[in-house]
Formats: sequence, C-alpha cells, structure tokens
Amino acid sequence: MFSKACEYAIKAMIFLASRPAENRRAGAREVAEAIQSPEAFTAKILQQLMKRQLLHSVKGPNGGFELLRKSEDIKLAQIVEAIDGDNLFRGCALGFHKCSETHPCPVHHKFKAVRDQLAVMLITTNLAEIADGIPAGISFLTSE
Amino acid sequence: MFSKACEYAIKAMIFLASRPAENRRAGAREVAEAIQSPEAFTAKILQQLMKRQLLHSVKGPNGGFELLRKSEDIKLAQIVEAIDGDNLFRGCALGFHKCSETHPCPVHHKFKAVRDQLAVMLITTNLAEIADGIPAGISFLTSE
DNA sequence: AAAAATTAAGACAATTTTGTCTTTTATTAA
DNA sequence: TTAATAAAAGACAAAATTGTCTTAATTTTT
Repeated sequence: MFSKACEYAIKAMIFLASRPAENRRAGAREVAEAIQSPEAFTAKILQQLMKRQLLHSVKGPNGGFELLRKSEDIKLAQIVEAIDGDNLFRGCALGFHKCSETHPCPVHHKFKAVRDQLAVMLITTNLAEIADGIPAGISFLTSE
Repeated sequence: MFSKACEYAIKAMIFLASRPAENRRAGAREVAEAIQSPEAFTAKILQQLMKRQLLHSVKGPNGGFELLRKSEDIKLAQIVEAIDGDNLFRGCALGFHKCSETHPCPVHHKFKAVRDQLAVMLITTNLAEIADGIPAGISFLTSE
C-alpha cells in the first residue's frame, strides 16, 4: 500500500506525537530505535518531512526533531502526500492520467468508492487520535 | 496502489475478456500493443498468470493466450493476488506481521474499514462486468 | 518434412527504492 | 573558547522492480 519510506514516516510521526508534551523532541537515532527502522534512512525521511513543513529540527546537543504543529492539526494525508504523493488516494488504479468520471477506465467505478473512502479517512484522521493509544497501551508501534 | 506488473496483468486480462468469444485468443505482442505495455515484460506477466491458472497458452502459428475460465468466474482479487500477493487487501498498513484486532497497530481500526471494502470489491468483481464496457464504448483501455 | 510463427526460459540491463557512509555545519554545554 | 553532539548534505551501495534480448522448444501450415 505505502512505500517503506512512507511507513517509516507515519510511524515516526506517530512516535513523536505519542511522547509526553514536555519532552516531545527526539533525535533521529531515538526515532529509528523506537520504530525499528534503519537510522540513516530514517534521518533522510525526517528531513523530507521537514521540507514539507511537518517537522522542525534543532541541531546540537539535546537537538532533534519535533512536530511543527499540534498533533491534532496534522492529518495522515499530509504525511502520505509528503512521501508518496497523492496518487494512492487520488490517482487511477490502472495508472491512466486521463481517467475520469466521464472517460473512465474499466475499473474506475469499482475503485472510486474505495479510493474516496481512503481519501476521506486519510484527510480527516489526525495524528493525535492515532497516537494517543500508544501511551495508553491500546495500540503498539513495534512488533514485539 | 498496484505494481506496474499488476497493472499490466489486470489490463491484459480485461483485454482478453473483452474480445469476441469466437476470437478470444491473442498473442503476447497483440496484448502488449492493446494495453500499451512493453512486449517482453508483458509476456513474462502472461506466463505468471498461466502458472497461477488464470490463462492458458498455445504455441505456434495462431497461438497465443486465452482465459482458462469464463470471464464471469475470474475475480479481480485472483489477478492481483497472482502478481502482487494479498498484502494490499489483507496486510497491515504499517507492515506489521502481528497486527490484529486484539493487538492493533495505531492505524489498524482506521484502515480496517478501507481494506475490507477493497477486499470485498476485489473478491466480488468479476472480469466480465468490467470488460463488457470496452466493446460497448463505455470504458477505455488506452490513454488516447 | 521444412519453414514459419509463437510461447518458454533464462541471462542481462536499466531504473527505482531502500539503505549506508562520510563530511560539513550548527548548537549547546562545559 | 573548545569539545561534544546532532542535523544536513551528498556520495555511494544494495536490493527490488521494471524492462530487454537471445536461444530453445513447440505447434501449425505449407
């Protein structure tokens, strides 16, 4: 569904959002350990999330990354779009550029409902609601 | 959403299903031209679809590929599963193997509805219903 | 039987994605 | 002010996906 990079991005953002407000900032190494992802690759992704205005970073000792906005104001769609683009939830399932309601590919109508439901979910779901389950022990971010 | 290989597979199967019953068989070149895909790569995919019991092939002059079963009896899910596996419509969105209803990843409940809708659609949609629009001029299989 | 057409198979190549390493730059703390 | 820490940037490497080419095997037609 998502690229590996996007999976890491979502996990990283959830991890940052799930930390106590007074200590939200975390370094790339800490993030990578928490979400069990390759450190250097994760660092690249965190930089992409910065360029897309989702994260902010601080260099030097005690530096690291933190959410640029409140977790309530960051939507899943923004993270996905930052890394994978919006093709998954807006593009044609068969890859046609000119596929539309009036000029549909053979599976257009079948996929439309699914794609729209996915789009609505990604656009309306904010980080806070999915991150809050972690400290509460209701959902998990590692495979153990 | 799907790999390129899977897009080609779906298009190829739709193309074959959309041909008149008396002349359903088509060679790899003909298929590739019809769906505007690289010929040799497409031939490989047709071979995969054969191994997965979705196509049958005949060698020699006037040879080619044809559906092994009636288009009504071939589901989209079988094509997708043959090429990309079932991860898209059964796996965890964040890639966890141990993600489940009782041990959910942070986005599990949010994605469950979407994934299930996708699964139902893929499993219930047969080739006939999506291929019939092509000869009728209602849907298209090329970008022109 | 021979020639032509076509799939089958496997090696090879290009591209994209994923992942690593090294050097530089900025910031903090001592 | 210096040393330590951490992000920034970019080159490099590995793996997966996408795509090509060549040779062999099979079938049909003549």
